[in-house]
Amino acid sequence: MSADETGLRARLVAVGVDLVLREGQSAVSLREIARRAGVSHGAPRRYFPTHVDLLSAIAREGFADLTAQVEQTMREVGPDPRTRLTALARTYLDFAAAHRGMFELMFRHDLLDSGRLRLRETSLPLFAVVADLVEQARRPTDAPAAVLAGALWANLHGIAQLWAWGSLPLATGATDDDALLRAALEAHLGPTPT
Amino acid sequence: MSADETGLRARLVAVGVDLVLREGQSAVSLREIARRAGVSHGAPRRYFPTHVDLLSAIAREGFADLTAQVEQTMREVGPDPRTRLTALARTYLDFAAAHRGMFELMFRHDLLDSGRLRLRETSLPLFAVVADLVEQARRPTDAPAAVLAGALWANLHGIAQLWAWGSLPLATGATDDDALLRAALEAHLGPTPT
DNA sequence: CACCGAGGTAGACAGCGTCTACGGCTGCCT
DNA sequence: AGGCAGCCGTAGACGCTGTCTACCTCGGTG
Repeated sequence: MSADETGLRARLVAVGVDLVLREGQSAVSLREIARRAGVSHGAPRRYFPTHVDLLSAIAREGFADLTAQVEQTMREVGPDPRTRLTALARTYLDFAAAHRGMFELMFRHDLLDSGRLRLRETSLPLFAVVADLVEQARRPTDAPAAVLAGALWANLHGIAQLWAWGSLPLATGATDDDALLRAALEAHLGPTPT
Repeated sequence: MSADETGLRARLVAVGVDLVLREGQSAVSLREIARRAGVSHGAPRRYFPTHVDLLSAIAREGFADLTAQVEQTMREVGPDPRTRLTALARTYLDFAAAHRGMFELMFRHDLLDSGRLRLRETSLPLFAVVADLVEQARRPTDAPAAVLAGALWANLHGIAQLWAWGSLPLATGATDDDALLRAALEAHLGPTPT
């Protein structure tokens, strides 16, 4: 009757997502998920032949969540590309901070099946949004849009990463990532208009 | 007689470094290192009570190597801060590419004892060098030096990270990270003087 | 000479991912 | 209605891991 009466496959992923959000990537073992799902340790194997397969499914859920949040943000914010990029960046950083375990998992390519699975296809649209906005916000003297977008994306990701594990405040003395984010945006897109 | 006749402690670290360089972070188990060092699986425990302790010692070696390479570069390059920063960045990216497994380990804070050990103290001087150079290269209108340096560092790290696992070429179509690096430097430090 | 402690050995334990043989249930076909 | 096949989950085994503990074996000192 309840929602988790649906197939074991979905239940396993749901339990895994919950687990990674709550306790971090290292807690997400096949056996632990099986335990919390109330099935035997061998049960997941029918749907996820290897650990990697299950982790990938969980990470995909994370990408879907992130994408959804970005889309939500894009719906709420005005048409100016610069403003939209700022809002997108904020959303990205907020996601990393709020779902640290999931964020970590999402970019642990050694744990994920980034090859044959549709994982990269799940993160690419997100980059496409950035690239598109960058294209619009780009100044004539800037690097090509693809390069500029890549650099900005890398900057964003680096901030999220370093921030997540507390390296940055220690080095910069900053108490929040906002200054860094603004600096990055201004660096790549030029000074804020006004 | 040979160098590895010295204490087991040093030999274990050396074997670990070799192993992580050769086979990546996931291959570095206590037992495997012990095996390759020709001792029983319990032997490392005398010097490294836990796995984390050994991994931290290995990562510290990695930081020392990176620092040494950066210092070497700093010795070879001219006095212009902008040029020095560019060279430093190149060295950083080259290190990440050439020692991927080690680079990965160095920033796996979940595997490392980033707290009580001297690990962070090992990476901080490096940031200090960046901060110093940024201070010199900084334009008046730029963000405060600490923030600017943090943003640039994050950008550099993000490029290294994304590049290392092949996310960037796929998204940007770039065939090397040079364009990205140049874009990042120009973004944070202004257009190249001629 | 006896001793003692540093340093390495070896066995045990629980946990992990993976593999395989097995059981029960469902639904279809004759 | 009877029998059979296939899906789905169980349960035990294997080899691996990190950690703990009891032991043994030296070399140097009292």
